[in-house]
Amino acid sequence: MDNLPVLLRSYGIQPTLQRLAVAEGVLGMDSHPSADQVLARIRERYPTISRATVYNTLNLFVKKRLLRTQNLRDGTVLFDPNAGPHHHFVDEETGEVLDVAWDAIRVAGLESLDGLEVSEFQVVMRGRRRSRN
Amino acid sequence: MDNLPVLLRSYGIQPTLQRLAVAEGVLGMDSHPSADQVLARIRERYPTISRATVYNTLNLFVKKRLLRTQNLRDGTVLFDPNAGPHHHFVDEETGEVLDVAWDAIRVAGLESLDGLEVSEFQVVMRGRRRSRN
DNA sequence: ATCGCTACTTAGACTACGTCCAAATTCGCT
DNA sequence: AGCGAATTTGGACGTAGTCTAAGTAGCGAT
Repeated sequence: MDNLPVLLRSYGIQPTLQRLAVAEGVLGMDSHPSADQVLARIRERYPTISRATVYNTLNLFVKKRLLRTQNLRDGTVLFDPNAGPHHHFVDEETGEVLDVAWDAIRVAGLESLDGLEVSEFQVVMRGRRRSRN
Repeated sequence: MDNLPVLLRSYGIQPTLQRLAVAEGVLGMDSHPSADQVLARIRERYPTISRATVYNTLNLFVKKRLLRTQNLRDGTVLFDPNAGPHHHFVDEETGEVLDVAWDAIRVAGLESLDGLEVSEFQVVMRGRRRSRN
């Protein structure tokens, strides 16, 4: 987290000032921002960065597998800084997205699907956050 | 399938000419069309129907639970005529969406999630269609 | 150091998807 | 027929995202 240039290089990404700003922004955000949320966050610190650059950079990060995209909100893509496999819970009231640990859920039966070769999967849940008591 | 007006009424939807056209279009389509795909389909038969009407009607159908929406494609909502619970498989090459029978997959562990009350869930898979042999 | 090539960034135009609005039409009811 | 409510409509609008063409910066070789 502290040495971003090294992190980027380890993913095959040439570190530039703008890319470091995007990395700093997206990795430090609470879980699952949209591109424009990332843009807004970054412009607090770097008000001159262009929208195209942020979009380009986020897409680059996805191609290089530093981020993943998730379709968990109507009509917009969310970026997921959590690279490893995990599931997702969507709060029905707020739309907020939470990670669910991979090992918390067991899924069986994927091998025996007729003509389908599954390369990845996740469980997508919707519901409400229970009030703690 | 043959008596659409009755079907719509049973979902609390006042049948109009336009709504019947939309129902006919969306229910007869191969699985998971986007709104604009539905619009294009319907205009083959009813070239004068307005885009706003198709969008309004699809949203009405969702509110009345005749259809569901699915976030399975980047940046656009897909409509799912299959009302019952099922899982989804997305072809990584084409983006095509296939239903997977609910009973084909077993999921365990949802009850014991810390602060989360799951009201619905599905497994979303990505991969390739295996060539039949 | 400077030349030249490639990579990166940028503003703004453009497209796609979806909603909103105000006017026109149709529907259901008396 | 006549009235109020529901529905439909075209077009304006908003938002998410891509594309383009030009400018800028980085880097290696001389």
